[in-house]
Amino acid sequence: MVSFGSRQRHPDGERSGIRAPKQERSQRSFERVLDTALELLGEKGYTGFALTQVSRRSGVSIGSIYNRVDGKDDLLRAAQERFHQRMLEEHRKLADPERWKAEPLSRLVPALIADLALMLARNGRILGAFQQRGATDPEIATVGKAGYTDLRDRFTALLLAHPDEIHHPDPPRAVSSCFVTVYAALVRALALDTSAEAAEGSDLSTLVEDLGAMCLAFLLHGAED
Amino acid sequence: MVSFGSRQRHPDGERSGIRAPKQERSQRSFERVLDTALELLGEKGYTGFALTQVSRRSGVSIGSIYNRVDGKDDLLRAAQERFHQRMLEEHRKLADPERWKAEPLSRLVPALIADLALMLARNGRILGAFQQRGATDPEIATVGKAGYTDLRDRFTALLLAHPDEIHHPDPPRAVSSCFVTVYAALVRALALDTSAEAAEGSDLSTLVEDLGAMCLAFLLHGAED
Amino acid sequence: MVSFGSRQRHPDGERSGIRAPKQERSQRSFERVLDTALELLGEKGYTGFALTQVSRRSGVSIGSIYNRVDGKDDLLRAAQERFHQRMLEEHRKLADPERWKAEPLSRLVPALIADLALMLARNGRILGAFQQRGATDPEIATVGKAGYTDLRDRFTALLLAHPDEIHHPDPPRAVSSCFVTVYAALVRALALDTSAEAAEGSDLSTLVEDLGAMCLAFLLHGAED
Amino acid sequence: MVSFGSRQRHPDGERSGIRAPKQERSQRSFERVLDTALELLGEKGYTGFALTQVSRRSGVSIGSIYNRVDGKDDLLRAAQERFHQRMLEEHRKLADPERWKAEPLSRLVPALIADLALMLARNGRILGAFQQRGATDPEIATVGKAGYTDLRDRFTALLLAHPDEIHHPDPPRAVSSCFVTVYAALVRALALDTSAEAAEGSDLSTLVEDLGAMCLAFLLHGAED
DNA sequence: GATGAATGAGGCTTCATTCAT
DNA sequence: AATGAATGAAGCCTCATTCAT
Repeated sequence: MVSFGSRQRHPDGERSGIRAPKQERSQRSFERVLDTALELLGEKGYTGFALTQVSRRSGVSIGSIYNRVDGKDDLLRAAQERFHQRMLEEHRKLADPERWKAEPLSRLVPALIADLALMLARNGRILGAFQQRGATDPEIATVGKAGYTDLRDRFTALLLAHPDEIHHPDPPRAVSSCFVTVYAALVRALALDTSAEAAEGSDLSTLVEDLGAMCLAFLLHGAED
Repeated sequence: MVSFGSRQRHPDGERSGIRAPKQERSQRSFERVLDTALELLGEKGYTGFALTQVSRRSGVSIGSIYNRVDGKDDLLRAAQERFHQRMLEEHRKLADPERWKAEPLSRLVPALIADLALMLARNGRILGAFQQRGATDPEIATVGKAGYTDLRDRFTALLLAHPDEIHHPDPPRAVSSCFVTVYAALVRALALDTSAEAAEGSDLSTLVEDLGAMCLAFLLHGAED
Repeated sequence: MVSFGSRQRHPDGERSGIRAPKQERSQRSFERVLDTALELLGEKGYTGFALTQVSRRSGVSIGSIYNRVDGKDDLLRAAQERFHQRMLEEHRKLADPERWKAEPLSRLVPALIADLALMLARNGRILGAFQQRGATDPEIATVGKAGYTDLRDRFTALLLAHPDEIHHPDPPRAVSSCFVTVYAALVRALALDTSAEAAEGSDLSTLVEDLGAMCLAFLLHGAED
Repeated sequence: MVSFGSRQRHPDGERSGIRAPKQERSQRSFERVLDTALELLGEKGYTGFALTQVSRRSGVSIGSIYNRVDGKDDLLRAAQERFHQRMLEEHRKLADPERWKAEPLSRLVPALIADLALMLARNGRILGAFQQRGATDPEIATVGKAGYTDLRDRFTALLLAHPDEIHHPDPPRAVSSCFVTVYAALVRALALDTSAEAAEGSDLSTLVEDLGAMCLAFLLHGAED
């Protein structure tokens, strides 16, 4: 398990990011805090995320939260770490080589994209909140990027397992560009879906389909003209 | 050209959107306010956008701002309108048919995408801020969507002017999906660029190139497998 | 006609209460201001009475208002004077001796009270606003009292015109107490009528009836026992 | 005795009326807040009642006030409840049956009115402030009415304990009208007393005397003629 | 350690008043 | 004179953070 300690900036103890939770009970109540924080982020986004709410909803006093964490920003970072662990697990399941190994690219790609869309639909709000915060807080940005990179690497690995089907001259790069594009398109579509902007006929399923086709066309036919 | 007046919903008085600035000096100072607002949105996103900041930085008193606008939300909408007009102009220049008419798809697509990237690099932060706000304020969302739609329509029109080069069975849909995807990928890449997350070798120019190739592959070879 | 000049505290001109309106047109527009002020007081009471509203609704600029008047308080005083004149007229009509001379006390008293109730129903909100303000502004209080006194004197004169029916040992005092009491009871009942508190069966007409009976009993049977 | 807790509408948390002050010190400082609020209401009426003033004068920070109360209106309601309890106590003392049982109507009525005048002199300003606010805030109106009703019921009960002395055909109604009238007349006279308007010889004691006589005449001689 | 009351900076808004045009 | 834009004091409210218990 990845330890929280990785966030501590002053290993000597004084003013480190998170104080180690010494007792069982306190350990659990702090986890409740982190879960509540993620819940709130998912419901209201970064704006509207307030410590008082976290305290009230988690049933843990503000003082106790401050005993574990250096303030709002730091709580956010701690919550992100918890979230990050969960996402790594999601990535593992999503991109499990066992699960996909039998599929040819033409089936793998669309199916993978569809699954990715589902996963993003589940976690998009929270990801969005962290990304928003990442614009200001570099630590958040770093962890966010690490999650993104992890997913990208798993995704590309799956595709690169079919080298003979890929006619693009630079498979790693092509596969990476596919991921970047698909991910961005899905995140945006899902975000708009949530907001009022949606409506229209900007069907998510149409997009998912076309993303698959686009990637396949790119991989199978390369960048020839 | 759409005038500011279009936002006034109750021209009879009492609580209209923007009050018309009758005097020239005032006209200019309110423009300074709007520009400052856009500046702040570009720098700090919607969070961190505060009337007090706008007032301080623009040198216009809070009271004066309230003489023109009904509050924070309304100021945002007014700023968005100004921005929207600018964007329409940018769109016109970017997708001017004259400029592109001689080009075959294979040169049009990459070049257009590159130009789009430049334009988004200039305006992405502000667009992001409005999009974030649009999640809550439907008026913002509507105008935001109008800008997006305008750009999409111009982009797709340019591509659809080459029907014989497009082998995809449903050209309008294909072309639209290309736009959706390219736009999302660029916005995301630029947003991350700005944030600390960037660095790495996640070359923007590589992405631009691949987006072009991907779209071409999709349009030229259709969705065959 | 009572002139506005009576309010001027510095007869030399400088900073007098109201500046004389020299021109026809300006005269009329200032009257519009005063009427608007009274309208607003009637609608929203003293709280919620704002110069900006008066300006907007009357169509006279804030600057022009300030040319005639020293500020909000002073505008209120000017409006009160206009209102005061109107009330004097109302009093004259209400307590016109011609109108009531044929009536015996037993019919005069109830009918007069009923008419008084009607008049207060028409003007109560504005009277209330001035009374509220009078708690702070002595000039307002003085004029308010003058109006009250005028009405009282007319009311009592009517009753005292029937000396032989009044058995109370001190008719002027008795008649005055009747007025004080009736006026207070009506004002209060009407005010509560307006507010949410009303409801119940605290019938206004019952009260009017009983006030009449009470006064009659008091006047006819004196303070014997 | 009715406890403060009766105002809490959502005991489950989120946005209840008053948050229970768990610690003793805090309990006391919140009481200081409420007393200061009543003080200010008594001095300046509802207009001029400002949270900033309450905070400054009570020495309790704005934030602390907000820890107990949901805002200005809610503070007012809390203060009213405190005041209401005090008034109920006053009513009990004023209209204690033990105290008055030996008196015939002819002594009871004037003495009761005189005592009522004293009580209103102590509390009139505050009552007036709440009544003003009650025009807008129904909760304030309800509690205000409850206090009024309590007093009326005690007052009328005392008088109705002398049925054989009352010759009015409808004793309950007559007695109620007496109360309504006396209360209104006293409140008004006291309010004017406070304001600058007073002066003159509008003797309060004269009024008190005549109110007594008036009621007696009404009750003893009924609405004959 | 845990608690939650207390604090106050900072944001939004209203409105009386001033003053350049 | 008339206009109405500009100003800023003053009020309300939120929420991160501190600290006595």
